[in-house]
Amino acid sequence: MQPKSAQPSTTTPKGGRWRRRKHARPAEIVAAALKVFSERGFNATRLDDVARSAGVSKGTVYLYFENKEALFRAVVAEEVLPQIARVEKMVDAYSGDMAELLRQLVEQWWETVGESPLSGIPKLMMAEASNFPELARFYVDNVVRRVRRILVRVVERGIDDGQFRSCDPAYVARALLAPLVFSVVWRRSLEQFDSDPYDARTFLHVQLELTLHGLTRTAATTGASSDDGPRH
Amino acid sequence: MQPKSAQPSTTTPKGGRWRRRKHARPAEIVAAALKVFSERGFNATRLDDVARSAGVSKGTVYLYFENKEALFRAVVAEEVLPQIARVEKMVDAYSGDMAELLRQLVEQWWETVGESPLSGIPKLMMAEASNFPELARFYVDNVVRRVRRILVRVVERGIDDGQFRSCDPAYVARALLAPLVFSVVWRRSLEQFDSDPYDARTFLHVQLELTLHGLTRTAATTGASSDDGPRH
Amino acid sequence: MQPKSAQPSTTTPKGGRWRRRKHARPAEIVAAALKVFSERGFNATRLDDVARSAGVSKGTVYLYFENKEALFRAVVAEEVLPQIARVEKMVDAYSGDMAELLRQLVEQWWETVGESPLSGIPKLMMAEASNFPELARFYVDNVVRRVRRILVRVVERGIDDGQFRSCDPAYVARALLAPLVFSVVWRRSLEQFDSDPYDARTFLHVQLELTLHGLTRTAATTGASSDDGPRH
Amino acid sequence: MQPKSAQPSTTTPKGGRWRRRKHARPAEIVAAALKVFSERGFNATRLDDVARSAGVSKGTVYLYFENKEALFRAVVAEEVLPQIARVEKMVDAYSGDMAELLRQLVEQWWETVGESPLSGIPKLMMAEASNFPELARFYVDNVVRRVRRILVRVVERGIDDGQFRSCDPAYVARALLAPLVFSVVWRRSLEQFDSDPYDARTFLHVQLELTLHGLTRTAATTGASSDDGPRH
DNA sequence: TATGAATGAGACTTCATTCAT
DNA sequence: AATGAATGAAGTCTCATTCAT
Repeated sequence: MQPKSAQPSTTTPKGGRWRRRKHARPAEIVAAALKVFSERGFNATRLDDVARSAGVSKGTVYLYFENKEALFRAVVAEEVLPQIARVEKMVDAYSGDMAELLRQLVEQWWETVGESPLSGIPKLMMAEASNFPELARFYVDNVVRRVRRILVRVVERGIDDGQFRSCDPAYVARALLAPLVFSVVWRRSLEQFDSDPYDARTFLHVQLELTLHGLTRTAATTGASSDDGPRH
Repeated sequence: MQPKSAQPSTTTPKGGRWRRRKHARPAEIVAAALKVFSERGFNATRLDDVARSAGVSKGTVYLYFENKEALFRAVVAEEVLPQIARVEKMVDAYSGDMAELLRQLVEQWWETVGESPLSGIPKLMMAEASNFPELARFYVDNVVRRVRRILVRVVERGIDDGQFRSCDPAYVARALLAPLVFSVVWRRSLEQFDSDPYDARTFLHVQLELTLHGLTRTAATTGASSDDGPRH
Repeated sequence: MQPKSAQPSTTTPKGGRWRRRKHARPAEIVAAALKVFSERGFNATRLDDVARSAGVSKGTVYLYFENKEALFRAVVAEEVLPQIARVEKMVDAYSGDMAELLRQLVEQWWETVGESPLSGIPKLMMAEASNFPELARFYVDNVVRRVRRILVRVVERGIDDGQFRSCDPAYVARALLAPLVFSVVWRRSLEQFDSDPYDARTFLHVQLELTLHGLTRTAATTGASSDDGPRH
Repeated sequence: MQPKSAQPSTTTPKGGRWRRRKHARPAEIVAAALKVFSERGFNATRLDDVARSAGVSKGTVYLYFENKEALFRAVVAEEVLPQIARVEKMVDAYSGDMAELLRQLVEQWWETVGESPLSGIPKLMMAEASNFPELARFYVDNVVRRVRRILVRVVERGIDDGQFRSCDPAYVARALLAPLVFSVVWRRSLEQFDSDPYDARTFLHVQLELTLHGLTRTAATTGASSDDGPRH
């Protein structure tokens, strides 16, 4: 799907009727929709804007997507799932220091999600979850929990290796994931209105190092660990 | 929350007879609006629902608020600002262990924000920021940065006390704040679609203890600390 | 409902916002809708035209009717059912010559239906039946079959009296009803394009007298009657 | 039906190579259109469905018909006119009992119209007359009145033969035609929602026999006949 | 001759906002 | 102060029609 959009001009701006691009169209529209949806949210997004941004007319959108909601679903499904699969594979294949793996994952996160239009999706899902329960459920099951499972595995491996101290991997995984999510939501929402100096990568690394520090087994580490597990 | 409406009442344009009724109205509407806005988002919120939920007619809302956006602004300003002031005072008055203070703040956060309708506001602001730049700016300046400043102060005091090791307080403050924000956004969005067991308080404490662990000065802690500072 | 529309002015034409007429409105809109629907059919009817014709704005229609289809249903239900009940009562109360009763019914039909906007409804139902199966079923059960039952009774009484000769009342009732329906459908459709001289009343009476003639028991009438019953 | 398209083909604007294909197309499309139009009505008919049903693409329809309305006109003209001509010829050639001729015409009507897609056309014309005045006029002049004239002639011949008693042939012709039209309109509209037992042929014959009975000259027939003539 | 992707006018419907009462 | 009937701008979606291929 992506290859087609590599053709001459992704967005042919000007009235008229140009060469058919049946195959490229859906992907182009989804990409445009991702951009507009994540800037404005579902409701505030005008189909007209998506269409214009994709270089087609309003009617064309309806040629490929049943309605606005279906387009929204397509954005989430088609843009995100491949990324998840990629990360799963990468983590499975990795052998080595788990702390280092986490550092790499953070770095990758920012490169492939944080700085790409993909960062709009978590923001979007959180903003619209209650308006699209079906989609929310799908997203939680196929994205959030899958990512969580990856991180749980990493933490468990770290514990098994003796690198991390004993803890509840489920909550530690959440503690690792939360800042990642937060960073993109922040970037897509209030960051631009904040005059304090801020660098997302720095933030992510400070967060990670603090957490890793708290997680790493040291000679001195014994007493506090018992606090970390959840009570319930 | 109601006491605030006993103030000169910024939003009540006309004088009136029946004190109680008169003064209660705007606050009642704002409270109802908070509930509905945070459940459905700005766009999906119908003024009719807000009115009904406040027990008044739609026309009455316009008696006190210029339009939907003004109501939205009022919700943010009137529900949040007093909370911030309260926390500022409390932190200023506190003397003692900073780690302990942070634990208390987390606990309070969940009690007064996480479990109250107030939790809708951060969610709302993140979802709607780009649709309401003015409001976003106001929120960042009068809420986010003020809270951040409180946390920066706490971290600085911890460093001064020798309890925390040397670090960049600005990023550590962000690292402390992010999970708080994330927890309420999560609660208001995808949490209900997640079947994995989860307890927000546990999550917040695990997060905090990991961070405190990474932050606390120990005999063994020397090398890693140099990594924590931001490069930029 | 009708009484309200007898107020000062049924259609207040001119922009602005006039005195509330909550009670009259629905009936006014239904009346306007009947007119437009029966002229143009359901699909070709523009809600705008109905609204304008009722002297209100488009939005007002939606204040009283959920959507176009609900308005359509209201037109059928509210305009027709009372008429049916009226006729049932009248026929039950009648005692006397059945042929004469039929002549009266034909006369009444033309006066209260044929020459009134009500004549649009049979036309409408026949045109739109397949697009509104629910409504069609309702109409058949609550209008058509009820009317048929009335006529069946009349025919049966005529046979019992010895005035009519033996026949299948069900089909004779249909034979009596068909021209009534046809006359209004014709009037609402092709009649205006027909240059041949035509008077509906005359048509109905010729039809009726021919049928009555065929139906009436005479000395000479014996042989043919056996053909009239349905085979199946 | 197809033979007609072997005519000069009024609707084929351009010359072509492949005889059969070429000449068959318009007729195939018209036949498909008849089916869809009479099932759904003019407005609810999608050109896409007509095209698919004819086994061609939407664009192809526009090759042969200027627009939707032109297609509608073609359906009426090409499917109906030949039938009229056929009946005219048949009646002209007939010599014998007029009552018997009418019985044959009724039988033929049901076979060639009632049970074929052609039955959709009267229904269609009545439903859409006011939306297509031109077409309505054409239909009345070229179909309705022509059929009426045939029936007038039959009645007149019956009177001349001394078989029918004296009457106004114009109205009697209408009395004979109305049930025919009604029967197909009914079949295409409300019949399927009616649970009462019904057989169209029976209905038509009962109608006809009643009318013939009223029309036939008998020894006893003298008094009532004076009522049957139209006054105007 | 035939296709079907693309268009855009136009319809229904919603709902913030107004204002006579 | 309060109401709620009425409005109309604006948005989603449909589908007849066009035209490059």
